[in-house]
Amino acid sequence: MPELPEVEVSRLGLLPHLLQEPVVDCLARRASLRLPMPQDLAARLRGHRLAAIIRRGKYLLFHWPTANGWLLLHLGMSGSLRLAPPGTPAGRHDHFDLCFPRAVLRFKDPRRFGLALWLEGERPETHPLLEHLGVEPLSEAFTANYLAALLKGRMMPIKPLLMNARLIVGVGNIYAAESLFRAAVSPLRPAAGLRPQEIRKLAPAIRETLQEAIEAGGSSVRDYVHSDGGAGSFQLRCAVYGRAGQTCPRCANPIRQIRQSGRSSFYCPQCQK
DNA sequence: CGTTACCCCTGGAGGC
DNA sequence: TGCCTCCAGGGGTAAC
Repeated sequence: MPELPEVEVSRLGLLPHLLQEPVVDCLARRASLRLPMPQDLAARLRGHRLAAIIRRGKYLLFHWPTANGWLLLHLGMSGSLRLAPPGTPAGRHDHFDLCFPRAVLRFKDPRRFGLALWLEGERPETHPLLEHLGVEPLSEAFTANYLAALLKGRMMPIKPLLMNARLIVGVGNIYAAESLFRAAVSPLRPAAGLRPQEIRKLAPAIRETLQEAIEAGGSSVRDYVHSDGGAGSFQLRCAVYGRAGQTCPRCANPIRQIRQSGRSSFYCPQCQK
């Protein structure tokens, strides 16, 4: 569910409410999600003020320098964060609460593919889950030349390659499809076969697709909820994702759905070569 | 090393 | 209404 834009929108939504607020309590309602959840965070964090929330790929990192560590969250396929008034009863899939004086940060994740981990120390980027992550597509480092270097020698189709977090972070199934449509490149093309001109088009297409989704407040197909509890924005309409059989917004021919690396891909065979 | 298959889990949609 | 099958935004690991 959440790709980079949704995670970033959650982060931006939480910041003004939680920054510099002291932790009042912390509650893990189950032993583990994808990995065991920290059960001792209340004792560790109580009274400490949240100093920062940063994003790396689809991960969120909450920093408490005075407690010498970071809380690492990943929303998996179905995770969401919201702020609720203190005392709000928890639902069936509300697995984790971080309580502040005026709000409870609540982590809901029906499928439980997400995770919450405590990372001790000052260098979370050295954690095994983070140390092999690829380039941030919204950073200045992500240029057409950099993308060209990533594609070099790789026979894998371009679409699953874009979703490989060891190469580029944050691009999931929706935004890989939408970026390729914007760049007019077929998801089936072997990565190494893209021409320089196409790579020069694809790199900004990825950046713009993600940036516009962030500005639209994150897209939502099914159950995304804004971090402030409001309904997820549907402002960003997909051109191809989830639109099998419907008309291409550019040429009006039908959108085709195929399967790549176990995931659905959507594209316009007319516009994307 | 590159690439694929499978697994974790719940819930919604659609067929019968 | 119920029961069944399939599908879903992620990503780690094992296997080829």
